[in-house]
Amino acid sequence: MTRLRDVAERAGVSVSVVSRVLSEDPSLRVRDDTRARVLEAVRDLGYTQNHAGRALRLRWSGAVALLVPDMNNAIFAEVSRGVEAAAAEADLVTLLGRSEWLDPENGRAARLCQQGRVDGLIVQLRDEERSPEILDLLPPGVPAVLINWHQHRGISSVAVDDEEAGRLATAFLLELGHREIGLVGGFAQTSTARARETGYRKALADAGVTRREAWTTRLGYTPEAGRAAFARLIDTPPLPTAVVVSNVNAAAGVLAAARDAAISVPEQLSVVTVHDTWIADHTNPALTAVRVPTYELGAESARTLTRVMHGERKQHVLVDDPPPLLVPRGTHAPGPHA
Amino acid sequence: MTRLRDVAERAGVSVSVVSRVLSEDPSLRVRDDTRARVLEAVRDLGYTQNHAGRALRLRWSGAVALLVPDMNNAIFAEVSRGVEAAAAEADLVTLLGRSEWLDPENGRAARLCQQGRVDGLIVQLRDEERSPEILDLLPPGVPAVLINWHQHRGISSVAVDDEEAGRLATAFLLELGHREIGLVGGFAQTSTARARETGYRKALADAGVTRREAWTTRLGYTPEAGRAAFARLIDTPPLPTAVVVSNVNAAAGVLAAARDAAISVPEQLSVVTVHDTWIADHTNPALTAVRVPTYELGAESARTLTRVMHGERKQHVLVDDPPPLLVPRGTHAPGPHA
DNA sequence: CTGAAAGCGCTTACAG
DNA sequence: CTGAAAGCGCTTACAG
Repeated sequence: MTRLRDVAERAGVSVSVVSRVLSEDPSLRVRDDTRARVLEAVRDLGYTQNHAGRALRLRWSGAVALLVPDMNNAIFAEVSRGVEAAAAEADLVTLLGRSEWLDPENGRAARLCQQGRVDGLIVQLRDEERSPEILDLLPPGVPAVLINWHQHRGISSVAVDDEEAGRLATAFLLELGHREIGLVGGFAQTSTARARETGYRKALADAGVTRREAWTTRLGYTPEAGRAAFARLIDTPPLPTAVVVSNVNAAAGVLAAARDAAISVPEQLSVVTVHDTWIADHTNPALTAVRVPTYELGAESARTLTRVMHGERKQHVLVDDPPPLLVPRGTHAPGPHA
Repeated sequence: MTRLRDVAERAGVSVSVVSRVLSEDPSLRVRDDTRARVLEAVRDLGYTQNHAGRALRLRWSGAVALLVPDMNNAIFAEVSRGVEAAAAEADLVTLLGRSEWLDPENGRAARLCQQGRVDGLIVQLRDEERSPEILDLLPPGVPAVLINWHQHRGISSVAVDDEEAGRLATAFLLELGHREIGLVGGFAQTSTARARETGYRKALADAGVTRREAWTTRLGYTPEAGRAAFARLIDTPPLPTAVVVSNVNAAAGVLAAARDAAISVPEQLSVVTVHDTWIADHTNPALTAVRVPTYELGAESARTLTRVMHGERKQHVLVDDPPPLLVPRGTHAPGPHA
């Protein structure tokens, strides 16, 4: 490996000059031919800065960690693409980690920060997590941003417009002539589940339609949760004519359970889901979905984190560009009041 | 942040002792009470080693980069879980990157290595990649392992038993009474596509069934490729009674195209795919699939990389535990020769 | 059994 | 316009 010193020797200058030329220090005055000699030596030797030396001196790692419950989930995979791209834009490298690293019994997240391996954290909590309080266990002063969470006091957060997504899905079904509309929701303690449910309720209220509590379930965002939610609906007749599902993975479960129960979608039950991952286009029938800007959510979370790392105070960002968009496919049909 | 020096002062010893106690240097003799004092000081101060200092001194970063074409693909997501877990086991942190970083125009992968930010690379090439030659552009001596590739000369590789997966899928259809069996394959230049096709051909040959070239397509591993492959099949009648699909994402495309063409699966066409990601369980009908150990592939690639980093010479690993397993679901039916 | 010292590669006041 | 020197936090021969 070639060091700064090797470059300096070849160019016949001191290491200070080389370092300053390379960092493009604006306060630096050098003769043009000196600078040229330095650059030439850098090129000839194929010099690259050693990261550890730089990090040690600058007390900064140039890395952030992205903590997700499960990369094997199209939503988080999409978020991670956005994080990675925006982080790279800011010359930050992204470390891949799991939400469980935050657990005190695990401690990996705290260690990573204390060791100075990462300068900040982007966190997606597991849905079954009690609450964002888990972040209070990190060493104080660690820059962190929570994604898919709205407005938690101590910490920055970035989320999409989940309320609007819930509202849009519901309004679409109302316009189609449905009035008996259920909600297959996420866990009540998660911020996104509450927001999507609020949107659903508001849309019903705006249309003067009364909500039936038995048609609302809050079992989570997995295919299994979707199956369980469907089972519960079918156990407490009458069945609604349509459901809003808060998550596309759960929606896939609803579809599978409906098929098993010989309830045909969309003839007997319309389904509109939040989140338009590619799975939505590959169920049968293909899912009518509300697309939310997942990639942008990831990108914005990385940008927010860099701001926090640069000392800006905590902030709550709502990513609403592009806004939630209804993508009609095959799981909706006109309702009885059309 | 507390430094080694702070611990040393509090314990009333020199930094050397603290460092050696912490690294559990076996050649070290210390009095038990000295060691106890050191450990107590570490605990009291909440000391953690600074990573940059350590990395600079040891000339080692403790990180590996995983380069994949697209995290938004259940197969790579599963692989990444395995990589991350096995890397963590070896006290290595995993950096998330994209295969395009290898491109000379991009250069990020080379830079990461030269900077000493990562000690090695785990690479999944894009399918449209010309060949593994792209790795020759890395700085010489960079430890790297190619995943989902069999036996490339210059570089270590780890793969699953793709030939057996192809054979198993085909044999299953033959036993069901099919003899007109097509192959929806991957690009011919990829190692996995060739291996799966070899397995398919051998199974046919073993059963004394003649292969029809028009029933073999090699368009890739995406849903779009699956759709295109199906279109081609239907354009050149007769249709086979069954197809082996080399990839689950392509299989989802085949199913969607069959639906659009009103060809019913499995009544008119049986489909068996390689790769059992969760999507296989959520198409309609659910896909009969050959499960290959994707997570283990990731884990083994991290282990192989650590071996290479420790100086072992290049190796080609076949991950065959657990072996490919046929998971029967809803896309197969008895064939005309049953 | 323990400590003083060199050095990993870098940046940045400071001096000239 | 350029250089000598200190120091970021660590490990490890070497000395005693």
